[in-house]
Amino acid sequence: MSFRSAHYTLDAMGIKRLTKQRKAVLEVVRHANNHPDAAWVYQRVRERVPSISLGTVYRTLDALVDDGYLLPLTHSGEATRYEANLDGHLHLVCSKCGEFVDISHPLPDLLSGVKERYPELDIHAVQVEYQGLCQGCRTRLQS
Amino acid sequence: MSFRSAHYTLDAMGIKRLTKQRKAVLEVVRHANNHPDAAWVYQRVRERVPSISLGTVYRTLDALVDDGYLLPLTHSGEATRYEANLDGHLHLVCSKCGEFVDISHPLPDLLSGVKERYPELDIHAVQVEYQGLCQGCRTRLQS
DNA sequence: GTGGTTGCAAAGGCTTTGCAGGCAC
DNA sequence: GTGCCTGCAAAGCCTTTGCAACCAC
Repeated sequence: MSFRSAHYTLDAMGIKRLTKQRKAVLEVVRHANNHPDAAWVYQRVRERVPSISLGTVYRTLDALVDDGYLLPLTHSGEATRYEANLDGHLHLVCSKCGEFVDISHPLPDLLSGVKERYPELDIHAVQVEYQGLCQGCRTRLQS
Repeated sequence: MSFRSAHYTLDAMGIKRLTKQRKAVLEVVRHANNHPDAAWVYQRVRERVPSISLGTVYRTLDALVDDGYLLPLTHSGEATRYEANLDGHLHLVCSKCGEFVDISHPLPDLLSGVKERYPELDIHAVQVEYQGLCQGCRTRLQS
């Protein structure tokens, strides 16, 4: 599932009017299994709605982030990518090519201890990011 | 300490020539206890070397990142900040104001399990980032 | 003297924004 | 009909880069 619940509804996303542009952006992001950036989404959406503008894509993605349906992934000097799979927040960021590789691994509870120690903060979530080399870059550097 | 070792030397940082510009950037970053971005470093360095350019600041910071003396912190739509304290990599990123708050808390071993499970990756490090509200924004939103 | 480094300014890339027209409701 | 949404284009911002002059070694 791309979204929080299997029963999400398009119009429950803080979006007032359900235009064909937004429908298309939502569908594209929902079915993306990579970590697309705005330009990638834009390209894909144009196959359906050729007249859509990049600005509209950005506005829609921003709305989805604000409402918690997408997680923005930022990396030094690169375009923001969007993560639609909110179930597990584990990534390897390749220090060579910048790719985000999904990692699925059970994590210990990282929240409650910190919450107890920092009661003055309002901690919502925790994100874990691994740094290293993806498989491609690793073998490329070894050969 | 800002750097890996108390005995680091300036000329051991992959920097060939130790100019006054680089000395100044290194000193400013070393003594910064916030998470400064390039513009902040630039301002501070100009107090010492008024003729320095922003480009030189960026180049020096990039070199420090490449050599592992600084960790870049990126956040959607904001300038890259630099972390000089490499001992613990824990932050809270405030979802309201974007501030990076340092958190010190012992972490369980998050590396070995994932390394075992993904032998095809070359994992160097792991970074943990908390998301929520900093103290200031929390009280501001409650009042 | 040599070649790494600087300052300057321009360019680059990503993202946001103002506005008039359009369309979902 | 109302007001949110769109497309367009320009602007904004952060960052990188080309180049001639400079200076640490």
